Amino acid sequence: MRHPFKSPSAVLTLNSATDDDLAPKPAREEVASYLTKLNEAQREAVEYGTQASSAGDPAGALLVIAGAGSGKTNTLAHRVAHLLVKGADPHRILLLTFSRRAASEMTRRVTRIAVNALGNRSVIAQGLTWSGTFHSVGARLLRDYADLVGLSPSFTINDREDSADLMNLVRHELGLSAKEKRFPAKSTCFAIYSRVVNTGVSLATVLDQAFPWCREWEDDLRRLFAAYVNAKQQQSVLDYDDLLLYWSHLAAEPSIAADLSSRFDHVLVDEYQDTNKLQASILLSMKPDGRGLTVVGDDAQSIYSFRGATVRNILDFPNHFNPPAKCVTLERNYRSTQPILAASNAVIGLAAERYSKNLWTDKASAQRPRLVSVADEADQARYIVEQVLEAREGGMTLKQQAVLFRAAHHSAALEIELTRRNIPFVKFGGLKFLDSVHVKDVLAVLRWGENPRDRVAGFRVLQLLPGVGPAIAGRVLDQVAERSDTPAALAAFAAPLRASEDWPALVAMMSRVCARESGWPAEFEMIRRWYEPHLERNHEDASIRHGDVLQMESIASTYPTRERFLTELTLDPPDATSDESGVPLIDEDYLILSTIHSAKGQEWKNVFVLNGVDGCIPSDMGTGSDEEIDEERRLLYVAMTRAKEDLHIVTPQRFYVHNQSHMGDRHVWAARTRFIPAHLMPQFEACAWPPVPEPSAPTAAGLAAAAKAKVDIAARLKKMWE
DNA sequence: AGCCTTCGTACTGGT
DNA sequence: TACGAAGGCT
Repeated sequence: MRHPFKSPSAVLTLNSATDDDLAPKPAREEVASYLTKLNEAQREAVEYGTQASSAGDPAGALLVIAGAGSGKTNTLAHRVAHLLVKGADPHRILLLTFSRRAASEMTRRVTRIAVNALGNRSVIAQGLTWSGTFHSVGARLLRDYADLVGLSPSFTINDREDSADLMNLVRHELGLSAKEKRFPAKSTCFAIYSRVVNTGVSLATVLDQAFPWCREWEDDLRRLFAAYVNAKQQQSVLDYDDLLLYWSHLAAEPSIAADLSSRFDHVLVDEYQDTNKLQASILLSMKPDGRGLTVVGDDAQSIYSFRGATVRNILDFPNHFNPPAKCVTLERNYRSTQPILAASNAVIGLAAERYSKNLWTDKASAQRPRLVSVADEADQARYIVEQVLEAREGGMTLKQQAVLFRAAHHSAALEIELTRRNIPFVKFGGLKFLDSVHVKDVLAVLRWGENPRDRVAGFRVLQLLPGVGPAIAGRVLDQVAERSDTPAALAAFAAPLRASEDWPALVAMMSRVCARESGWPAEFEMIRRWYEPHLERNHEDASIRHGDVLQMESIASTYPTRERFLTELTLDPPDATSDESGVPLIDEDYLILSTIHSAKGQEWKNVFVLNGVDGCIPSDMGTGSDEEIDEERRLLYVAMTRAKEDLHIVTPQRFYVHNQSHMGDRHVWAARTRFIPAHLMPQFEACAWPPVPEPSAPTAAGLAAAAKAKVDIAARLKKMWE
């Protein structure tokens, strides 16, 4: 199914083709060169609605069901580029992707394709200005419309921790902390609140379905949430959910909705299977008739229901419109070999819900995915190290290999082994840079300067001083709230004796921050110098933490303003963690470690899946209902379909569990994941590692194995000095 | 009132 | 394990 490669003249043909409304679809020979590499279905998705009508009159909604490895991003990038070629205005295209990383990848590809086609960089020189996550786009739109809805345009955004802290403050104020029976933890309260907002389901139902142990607190929780919303409004802070919630209310308000939706001719959404009801409602209010709306996704890869995502969004999408949305399905996989794909299809085939497609590929291979049985997690780590090094010796870089796991802590043993063997790695997912206290401290100073009403930020900053605890901090904040001039209020406060020495420096620093005296990013350095002595005093490992603050300072210098830095860092924090070993330089080779969730959209030649056992995949947290189990199954499917050439699913027979709710620490004997039952075994090559030695007297094979072992040791001794 | 120690409990995934 | 709440000492 190869298309002839086209000469540059085809581009000219394309430009005049728009006049030819009545002409049949251009014959293959006349197709623009950038379209010839696409297969039939991809091209249909790219060209849909761009032939007949003019640019200002977009066609009805389009749904692209794109299987794993079917060229989804490429197709979406081509569609955007094609719209530009057809005359669409890049500033009037809204491109919603899952992460900012995906957004910049998309922008890069669109630019390349469009420049190729148009041969003229200037048209898209300023690029796609409206491209990002729902949350980041929501934040930008809200700053534009803030005045109209009584919101301060300098609102700050709380991340999950900040939101939980605020929930905690409110909880204390309501006296909910002093109950005989313990009230749910702050993070649990926030999780409940967030789920109600994102799913649009009643509190009672959410409690029944997801938090049954909090059922008895329903009335108190409702009071708490009301007070929490009130506190946010008084302080001009928004949490993640508010970015969507305010946006959806803006879009539902007729006087604003018209203006809002007329800003964009085309709205394109990637990873639509991972959007929630609130996000779907935003899209429907922005484009009620579906014209100009394109969504792309894969129902078999829906893995974010814990965040309120619902696979119904993608399944029900076509029938929201009249006539129903056009559907295009991409079933050809360009990523994996046939045996990997066959095994993945078999795994997903056991799901209760039928999926709308079956992937195929013509990449043949004799190597089935390996299902490797090892004794325990230590052997699992050794097996992976051995295999990774072997592949590298065969010419595969570390970066072309990845280790995937269900939960961030599953890689602990492996990380130790990698460090011991001096193999550089970068880990994605799990604990973020922003979760460390010192980073949050510095950010709190910036946030408090940006928005003096932000109590969580002020609370945190004040308690950095020795001698200041919650009570004094609260009193200071009350005084600050009464005055419009924060530095004056701070200066006027009679500081307690123990804090008197540090008080003037705080006042001076905050005055400069509030007055924007230093300018950006010089302000960051000024704050860092103020913070350094407190860091020294409060932390044993101050020097490591100091390194993080310096790293943050260099990140800060790449943002034009304090507000942009704060907003974008909150909405899209750097995802790799730095530990004591330090982050490898960008041009170095390193192995990828990633949670399966963070591996979305990625691919590697060689993929290892850790802990392919029940209790890990599926996680024993996620076995409550059939829907949860199916989501865990899709998770394994996502992990498997990341592999291009080799796939290893490792199953330790025994592993260590930390503090399960009732039984404490213990070793457990694990069974192979239920998602690969016996009748799927023919899809895999089952093996044990290390290979079992011959038990009886030397045989020819045994001697051969022994000879091989000798060679192995020699090789390992040499390897010590590499 | 702050600060330190001890004790109990929760625990996945990420914008 | 690791974080938060509660209690006792300064």
